[in-house]
Amino acid sequence: MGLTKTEIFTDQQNSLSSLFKVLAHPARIAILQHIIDQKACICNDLVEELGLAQATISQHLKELKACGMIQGTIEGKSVCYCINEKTWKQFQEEFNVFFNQDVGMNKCC
Amino acid sequence: MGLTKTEIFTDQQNSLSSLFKVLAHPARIAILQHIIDQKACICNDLVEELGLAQATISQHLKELKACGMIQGTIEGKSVCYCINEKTWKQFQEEFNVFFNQDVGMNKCC
DNA sequence: ATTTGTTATCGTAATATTGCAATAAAAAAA
DNA sequence: TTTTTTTATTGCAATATTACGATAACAAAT
Repeated sequence: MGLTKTEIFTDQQNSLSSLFKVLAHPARIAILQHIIDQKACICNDLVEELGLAQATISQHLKELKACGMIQGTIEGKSVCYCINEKTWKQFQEEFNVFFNQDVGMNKCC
Repeated sequence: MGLTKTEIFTDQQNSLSSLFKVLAHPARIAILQHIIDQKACICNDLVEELGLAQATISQHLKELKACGMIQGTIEGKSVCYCINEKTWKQFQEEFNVFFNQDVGMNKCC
């Protein structure tokens, strides 16, 4: 086993949990915060800033890029990464919908 | 390797990513949604509803309980689970702080 | 006291994730 | 062209997560 049974869940449940998974690692949170603070950054900045190997940072960037949370543009020999505002706000909305569900009036507890 | 280097990140980054991790599985999203819809539920309801083994459901419930997102009270031979409103709103606030960061004015892209 | 119904825990197998060294790729500089 | 700088990819090794059968634990009912 060890295989998540995605087929028994709704698309909404699968996609929402995938979004959460992208943010479920401190390095990716740190990368996002650094990009937000500096308004942009290149891979090597993060390697120095975070103290993880270049290959590791590159992998995390790839995941963040894959879900659309960041985007990169080639600038000479380096790649400038920044937040994709549109996707960011879209995700924010999805999380809000989830958290704004009415959780009051429990039958127990 | 395969060991996340939590020591190189801030407490805030580690705790935020842990929160996201709890929600990073479709079964746990489905469990929360069912509890919210029904205002409460017992483990066996979820076993039937979701089609996962009882041991699996019990494990997911344990994780949701460990982070404080749900709470359970013993009712006869079963346990009634419900949302912990206080923790729920606390988490909502943490996510909001994260997402409400100003992501505009990129230097590239 | 025994059975029944419900949940938790243990052990284990399978899959996923993380981290990094090595190396490839690609563009600017020399 | 060769070197330098920067990023991406590949190929492991280690750890974490997921799922579930078996079984324990516990309370209510018989």
